[in-house]
Amino acid sequence: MTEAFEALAGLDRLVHEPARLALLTALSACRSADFVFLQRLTGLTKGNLSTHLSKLEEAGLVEIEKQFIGKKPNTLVRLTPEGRAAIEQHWQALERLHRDAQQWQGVDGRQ
Amino acid sequence: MTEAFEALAGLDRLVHEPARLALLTALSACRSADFVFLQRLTGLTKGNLSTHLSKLEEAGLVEIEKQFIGKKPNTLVRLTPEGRAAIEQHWQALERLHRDAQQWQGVDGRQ
DNA sequence: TATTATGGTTTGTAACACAAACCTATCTTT
DNA sequence: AAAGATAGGTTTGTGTTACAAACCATAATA
Repeated sequence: MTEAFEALAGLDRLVHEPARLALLTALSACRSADFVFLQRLTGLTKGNLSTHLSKLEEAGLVEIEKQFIGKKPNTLVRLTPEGRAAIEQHWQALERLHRDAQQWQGVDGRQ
Repeated sequence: MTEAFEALAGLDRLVHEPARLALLTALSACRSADFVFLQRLTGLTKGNLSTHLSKLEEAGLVEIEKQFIGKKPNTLVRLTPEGRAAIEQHWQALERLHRDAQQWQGVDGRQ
């Protein structure tokens, strides 16, 4: 019953941080997405989107591919298999915590 | 469709932080809980539990009542109405994001 | 009377999230 | 052709903060 709470208290901040949770969740439903699309989706500034993506790339959770489309630079982002596993597990941990707590109604926690 | 993502990117860090999310979620299912109980539940150190609780108290999300039981000090923690609202809304925002993303399978986000 | 345990709080520091500044290339206007 | 403006990003500066470790007070125990 309580393992879910310990697990949560130790959640991976890299994934849990709001902006990155939004990014990874969006990417988990897309084949791929580009920089501008992600910026509009999340409302992040370019600067912060850039650093969040770099961090996810360093951690091996996303792949970033830079190309030109016509004369414009274009940054394409895709989840890696590890990234997909990480975001799925994260949501499972969150759901488990929430579900476990529900079943608890009225407990009095003293000791 | 995308509002949930913008909302998520702007989630309240005070509530979202893993340890505090666990604490608030636990408290939302308990009448009340004491320091030692919460420490065992979350696996946090005393020091960090103490500072997280202080932060939640300052923000008005929990009430803290210090008393003695026999000869031992005892710190009792309870969610305030605002705290209850905050954690419920937070879970709703998370669930909404997750649900919205699911419906999206296969979209190709470029532009 | 040390020493250990219990129940906490305070402090020092390294990480980090954001805003703002910057960069490079291409259109557009004058 | 020079000067903005726009697009698509990256780098930097700084205040916040989460954690570990040190600390404190009291009460049992050896």
